[in-house]
Amino acid sequence: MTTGREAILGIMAQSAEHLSAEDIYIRVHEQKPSIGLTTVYRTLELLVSIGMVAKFDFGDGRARFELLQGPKCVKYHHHLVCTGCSRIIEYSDFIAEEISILESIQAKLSKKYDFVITNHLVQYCGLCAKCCTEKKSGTEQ
Amino acid sequence: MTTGREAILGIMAQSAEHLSAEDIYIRVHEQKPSIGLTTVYRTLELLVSIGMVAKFDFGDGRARFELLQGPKCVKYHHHLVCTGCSRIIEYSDFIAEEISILESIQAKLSKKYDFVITNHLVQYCGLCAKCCTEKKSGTEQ
DNA sequence: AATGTAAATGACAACCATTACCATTAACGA
DNA sequence: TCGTTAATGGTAATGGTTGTCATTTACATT
Repeated sequence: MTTGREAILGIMAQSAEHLSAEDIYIRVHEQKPSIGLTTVYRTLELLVSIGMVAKFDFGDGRARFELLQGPKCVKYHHHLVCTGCSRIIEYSDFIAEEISILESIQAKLSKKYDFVITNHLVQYCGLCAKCCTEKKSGTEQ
Repeated sequence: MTTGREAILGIMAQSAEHLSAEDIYIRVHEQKPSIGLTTVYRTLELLVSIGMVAKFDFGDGRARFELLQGPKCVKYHHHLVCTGCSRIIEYSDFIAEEISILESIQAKLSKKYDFVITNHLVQYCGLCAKCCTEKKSGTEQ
C-alpha cells in the first residue's frame, strides 16, 4: 500500500502539531493537488486503526491527529487545553513524574477490565490568561 | 435563572452515566415535553461555562456531559474507552494513586503556563476483550 | 395583581466535520 | 502487457451542534 498515503505520512512526520484532517488535506494538497479530502480521512482512519496515528478530540468540533511513530514522534500525549480559545499546549515538563504511575495503572486496568490498552491521554482543561481576562471583563460568551 | 433548567439538572443529578445531549433531551422530554433540544444544548453550554458540568469527547462523534456538583458527582474523571465499540468504563479503583501527582502537576502547569485549570481528564484507550477478539478473527472494519 | 423589560425558549434552518456512494484510476502480480 | 483488486476523488448524504427569530416566561417595579 503506497500512494498519496506517503504524502500524508510525510506531512504528518514533518509537523509535530496537532493537525486536523483539513489541515493535513491543505498541506498535502499543496504538494500533490490530486489528493482529495476523502482520501485524507480514509488514510487517517487506516493509520489510526493500525496504531500508527493517534486521534484526539479537544472539544472544538474537529478531530486532531498525531503520528505515533517516526523521528518526531512523541510517545506520550499530555495536553493543556484552553476551553476559551481551544489553544493546545503539549507540555513535556512534568511527564516523567506521570509516566511511571500511569503505566502502573494502565497495567492494572488492563488486567482488571481485560482491555488491550494502546494509548493514554492526559488533558488538563482550563482558561489561558488571555481568555481568563476576557471572561472577567465580561466580553465573554 | 430557573425553568426547564432544573429539569435538566435533575436528570443529570439522577444519572451518573455519561449522557449525550440527546440522551438528556429524551429523558427531559419524558417529564417535560415542552423542552426542546436547543434548550438542552444551551443549558449544557451554560452549565459547562460555569463549571458545573464537564463535557467529554470520546471520539464517537457526540459529546458527553457529566455533572460536577451534587450528591452523585464524581470529582475525577478517569476513563477507559474502547476504541472498537465506544464503551466507556469509569474506573475509580486506582484513582487515589493518581490524584496527588496529577494535582501537583496541575499546580505546576497552572503556574508555568498561566492557566486557570478547572478540570482534568485521564483517558486510557484500547480494545475491550470482545472487540479484540473480533479484530483478531478478521471481522473488523 | 398588573406591567414592562430582558432573558429564555422552541421550531426550524444553517453549519460543518465526517462518512457513504460510485464510477474511475492506479497498483501489482501473472 | 493485461487483469483483478484495492485506492481514489468528487459529490451527496449524514448527523451532531449552533444560529435565527418570533414568542413566551421570569422577575422587578408600580
